[in-house]
Amino acid sequence: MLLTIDTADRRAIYQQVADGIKALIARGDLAEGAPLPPVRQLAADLGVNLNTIAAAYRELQSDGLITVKHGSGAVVASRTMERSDDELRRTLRTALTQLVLAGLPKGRILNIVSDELHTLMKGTK
Amino acid sequence: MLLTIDTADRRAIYQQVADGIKALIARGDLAEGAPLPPVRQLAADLGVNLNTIAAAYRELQSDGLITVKHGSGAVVASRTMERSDDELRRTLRTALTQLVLAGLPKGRILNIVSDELHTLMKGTK
Amino acid sequence: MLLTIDTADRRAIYQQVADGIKALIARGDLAEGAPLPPVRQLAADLGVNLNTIAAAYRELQSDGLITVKHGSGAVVASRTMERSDDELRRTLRTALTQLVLAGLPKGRILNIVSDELHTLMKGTK
Amino acid sequence: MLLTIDTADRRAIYQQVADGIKALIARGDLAEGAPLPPVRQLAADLGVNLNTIAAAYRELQSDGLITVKHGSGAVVASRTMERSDDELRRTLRTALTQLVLAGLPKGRILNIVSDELHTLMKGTK
DNA sequence: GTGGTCTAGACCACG
DNA sequence: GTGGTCTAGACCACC
Repeated sequence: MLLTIDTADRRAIYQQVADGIKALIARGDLAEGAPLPPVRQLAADLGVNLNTIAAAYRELQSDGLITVKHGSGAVVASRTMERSDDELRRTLRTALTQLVLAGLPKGRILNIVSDELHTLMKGTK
Repeated sequence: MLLTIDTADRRAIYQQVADGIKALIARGDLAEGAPLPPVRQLAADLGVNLNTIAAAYRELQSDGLITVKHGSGAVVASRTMERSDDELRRTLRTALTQLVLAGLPKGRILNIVSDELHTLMKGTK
Repeated sequence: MLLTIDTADRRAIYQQVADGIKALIARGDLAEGAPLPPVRQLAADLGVNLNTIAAAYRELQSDGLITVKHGSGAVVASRTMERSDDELRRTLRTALTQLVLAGLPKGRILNIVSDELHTLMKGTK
Repeated sequence: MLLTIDTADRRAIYQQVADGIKALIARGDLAEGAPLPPVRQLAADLGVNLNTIAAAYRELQSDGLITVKHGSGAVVASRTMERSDDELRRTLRTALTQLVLAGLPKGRILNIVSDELHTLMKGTK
């Protein structure tokens, strides 16, 4: 699944998992209709509790990205997620502020953005 | 101070304050050596708990961006913050994933990045 | 059979099937003594797992609405189901709460109730 | 809080709690801005686990009925909840089917509906 | 086999 | 003092 959790990361574990899967969906590594790994299996693979993964799947479900069926499992439902323009701008601004304060020059930041965007959108068209 | 808190924002209040001040520092609106408002005053202005502002200042201090002296208040100590490349990339990727999943086309995303970056770096050179 | 399953429905599939058949019985579309489709056939028609239909029939049986004989299939046994007044009220209240919170005015709710009731009781006399 | 949980009820405990609070909100017993009891207190009052109540609050939050603030608590945010017409009709039909199959005559059902609706909407205008 | 619910209890984050 | 997260482990519901 190409997912890792990092204890140094300030985000909650379930959030890292949810964000990681969102990236996989954006990239198309998880296409619409693709099954997600069973909660228990992913929990075992990542060495975390079952409920932690369940929380991640719950977030993905409430974002409309996956559908979870009781006896079957979870599958990717959509590659689109609702977010207001305001929130998107705010999110981006907060992230960019980190890079600017880290001292990266504008050109370098644009390079990284371009690079990440390329990876994230490789499956978009 | 041009700081606002938004109850619709998913971030914690102290985080909104800290992030807001970071943006002000990045933009140069708060230059090196500039004094930050007293905790009590900012708390009153924003209508939040005093401890909330204290938590924000604590984060800024641990990031090395401000120094807090008892009695004389807080001042901007630096416009640079340590962050590993990994962490920066991760932060940016997580933010960009939101925009991509929201369905924004690449060109639009680059426009927003460029726009935000312009605002954030206006005081850099 | 006029039964459909809807993946957007929050209810479990077996529950949708059981509820759907209950509505057919209430309406008289399935009269007392009428045979239900064989489990295998209904499963095939709806494109769901055989056990799912079996679970639905099991609920109908435990409600006393059908009898299942090995070899001869299931038939409608009764058009009456035991339910305590408390439970009925609770069920109705929970449903009505949804409509009220959805912002429907009283008149509109009464119209829908009347409409649905008319359909459900058309075979009652 | 006028909330009770019933082990005979087929709904999950957290669902009973969520539904109960929804009814209180619809009735206006919990007005907009009113604080909900702390998770731990309600858990103790009802004799269930803290996480069970947290799950109920999470549902109310995702329905947009309450907002939960980290160090403060939960307050009623709105008395309106989004639901599609289809879903509302389906919900009502399923509930009414129970009453019809329980053998209640039309007049009696309308009486109960009217009664419940009166209670639920007492705080609407 | 799948996910869902619930418990008990610990620890952290927020205001 | 508030809610959030995480764990370990049990049992249930669904397909």
